[in-house]
Amino acid sequence: MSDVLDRPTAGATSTLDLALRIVEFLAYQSGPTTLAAIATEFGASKATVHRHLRGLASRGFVRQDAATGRYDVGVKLMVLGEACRSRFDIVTTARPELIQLRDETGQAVTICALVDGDVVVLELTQGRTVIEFATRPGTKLALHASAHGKIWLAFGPAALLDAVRQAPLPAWTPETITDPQTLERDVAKVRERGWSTAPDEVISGVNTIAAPVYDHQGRLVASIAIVGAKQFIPADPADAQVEAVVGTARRISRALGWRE
Amino acid sequence: MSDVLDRPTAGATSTLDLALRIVEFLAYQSGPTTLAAIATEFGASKATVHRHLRGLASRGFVRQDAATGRYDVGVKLMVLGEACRSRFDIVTTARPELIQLRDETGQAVTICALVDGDVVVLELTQGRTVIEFATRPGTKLALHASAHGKIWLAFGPAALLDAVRQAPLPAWTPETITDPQTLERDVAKVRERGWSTAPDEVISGVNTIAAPVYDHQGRLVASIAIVGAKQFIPADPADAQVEAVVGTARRISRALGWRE
DNA sequence: CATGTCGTTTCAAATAGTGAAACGCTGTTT
DNA sequence: AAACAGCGTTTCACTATTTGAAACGACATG
Repeated sequence: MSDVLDRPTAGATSTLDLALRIVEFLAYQSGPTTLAAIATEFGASKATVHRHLRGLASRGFVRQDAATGRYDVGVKLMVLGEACRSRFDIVTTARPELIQLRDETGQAVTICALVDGDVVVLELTQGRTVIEFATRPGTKLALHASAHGKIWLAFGPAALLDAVRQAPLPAWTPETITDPQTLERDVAKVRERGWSTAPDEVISGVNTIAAPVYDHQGRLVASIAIVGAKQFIPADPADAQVEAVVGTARRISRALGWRE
Repeated sequence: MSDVLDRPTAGATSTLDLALRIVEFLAYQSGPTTLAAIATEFGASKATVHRHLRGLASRGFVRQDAATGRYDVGVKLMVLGEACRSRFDIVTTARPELIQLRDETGQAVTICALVDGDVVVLELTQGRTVIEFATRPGTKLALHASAHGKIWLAFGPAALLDAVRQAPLPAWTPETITDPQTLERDVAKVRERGWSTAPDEVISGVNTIAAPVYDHQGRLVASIAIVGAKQFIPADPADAQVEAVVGTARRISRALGWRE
């Protein structure tokens, strides 16, 4: 899923914005990337990209592979990410509750937030069975195709649903909802019952149960979920599993100052 | 320790460079910071800082506290840091060995790298006793006052030792080496025996034993260390402890393709 | 009420950034 | 071996962006 979204942003300077998008693009590549490919991706000249890469490299955000000349993300992102990790209430406040949810259900537990228009995995607590894809921290999840995404469509800013309405809904698996009206009905159901599920929609054979986390002002600030194979989390989930997720989400919300 | 180093960097554009330094500065603050304080810190105008903050905020690298108007680091750093974590061989390759070292010695274990001129903690494996300060990932360590720093002075680029020679050596504790000639002798000793120690130099009552990690080209790419109270790691460390650290560093180096 | 400091905005002036084009290098193809 | 393609790097005339002094309204403080 490419994130090279050249969308206009209020007050952003084009020079800085391009540089930030370049470093983010590199962070999501699987290996070093040629400067020419970066230039093509962003529709910028090689000279401009080269200048940005030098600037980013001088501060450690980017590095150049000496053998191939290709560019890669630098360690500074990881370092700064660690340096500021404790600054995010959601993650530190939620962690004990998420570990308890994992212990109670045995499934992998994830917490997501809306970051720059995307629903992103902030932290993963591994379950008995290891699920890597789509749960690794940093991963962006499709709004229409994931349980987390549906929570955000149901309880998040209205602009999210508006944006999804206007875009095609790509299929990740044969079960992914791609019809806008089916998605609207599903989102309405999520809103009604307070939790979401997405059996087979991201990965075949895998299901997720997600619930919303609110802050002291009643705003959706995160979503949490258990993730596991369908044999452990059936398409029609057990009440106990749903209650475990919803209950944990409520406790985290209360810890953040939320009042029902 | 302020890192607002306005040092000239080859090929860096000043606009981008200032913005990167601002986000890094925010990452190391303990809470939201006023725009005016940021402007003062970097000697830039409030209008310029405002523009950069808006640009950084539009991509999630910075956020503004709605109640106070102050600026804080955004979750995007943490997210991207996680997204690219697996891309750093050193950390993933070293992890099993570091866990084993921790199990063998019982002490906290850290791995550091040189990032943008600083020795920075990349990862921490907690020991039996918890030591937080100066070992949290993202923390920058003084070259002259830490065991990790001395490894880099002894085995890293000569420019590091040159830079330290030209700067005053601030004292962190009464035991910190502040005399340049004493430091040179200490670094020479580190080079000779292949490991370093720094009892009481960073924190009183705490000691560290560090050793170098080389890559397939024989370059220093990281340093690893055990950290603990002096009652567990005496100023004159036990041979077994030294051998455990040095041995682990060698195994990690070999895993990275190093040949003695 | 006066004062100080904040974040935000404006816009003339200044400066930085842009990108077409060229270059040398390297790997691939013929 | 020669030709070709694509790479990263550099140049510099031109363009566009960025800069920052100044002003503003909001808010906290004395």
